[in-house]
Amino acid sequence: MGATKTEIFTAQQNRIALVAKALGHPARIAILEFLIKLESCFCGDLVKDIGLAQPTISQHLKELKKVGLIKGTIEGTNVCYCIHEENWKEISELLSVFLNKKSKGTCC
Amino acid sequence: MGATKTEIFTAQQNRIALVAKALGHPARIAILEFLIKLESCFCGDLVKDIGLAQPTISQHLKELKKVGLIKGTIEGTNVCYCIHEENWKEISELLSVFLNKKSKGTCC
DNA sequence: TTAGTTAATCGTAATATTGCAATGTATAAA
DNA sequence: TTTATACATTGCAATATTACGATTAACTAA
Repeated sequence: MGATKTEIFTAQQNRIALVAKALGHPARIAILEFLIKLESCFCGDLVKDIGLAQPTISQHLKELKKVGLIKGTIEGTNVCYCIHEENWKEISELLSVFLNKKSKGTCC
Repeated sequence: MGATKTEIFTAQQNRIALVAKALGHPARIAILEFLIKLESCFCGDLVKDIGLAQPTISQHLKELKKVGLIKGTIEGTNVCYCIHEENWKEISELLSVFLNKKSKGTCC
């Protein structure tokens, strides 16, 4: 097959997995860190900073936008990418809740 | 290509991405939630609970073990899988630090 | 208009992931 | 020993991801 069987999982499980998947590539982590530091929000600067080809960065930006972690605003010929603050907070919360679920103890 | 260019990223970025990637599948989220609730830690019970074939579950368990989120102990014919408490704490911390990095403000 | 700049999209190759049937391995029970 | 049970491994098909060259679209400046 190769396709994930999303139907058999809960909406929450699918959502967490989707977000985690978006964070599951070092280039996307690097992009987010760059945008957090706010060194620049232009795609061109990201291409220079990260060292992947422009279409590749563009693709990663698209992924991040799809799950809502960032937003992009057209500014003349440039596109300004920024962290989507509200969504980031919500996603951060979603993952934190999952990560802080306490195990009832170990059996091994 | 199709292979991630890990060389151009920092060890931290790669580590975060690897962990996130392991969390990037609903079956693996479901497995972890099951183990956290500790309804059972046997592979066979996971197969029944989740609804994927036994080899598929086994593969997901292997992934989770590889990044250190769980550990498995052989107990007779069964294998007992558990959350790896120390690693879980460390990973949780790693992601939390990343998620709580505050943006210096938005420009768009 | 023309030329230059920025970034998205298309097309494609290389590689990775997901899922499962079949099979293998190890322990336990008869 | 034989049989059953639990799980790992292998091998394979379907699909997804990663990366980039070439091209396109949209705006700006001359």
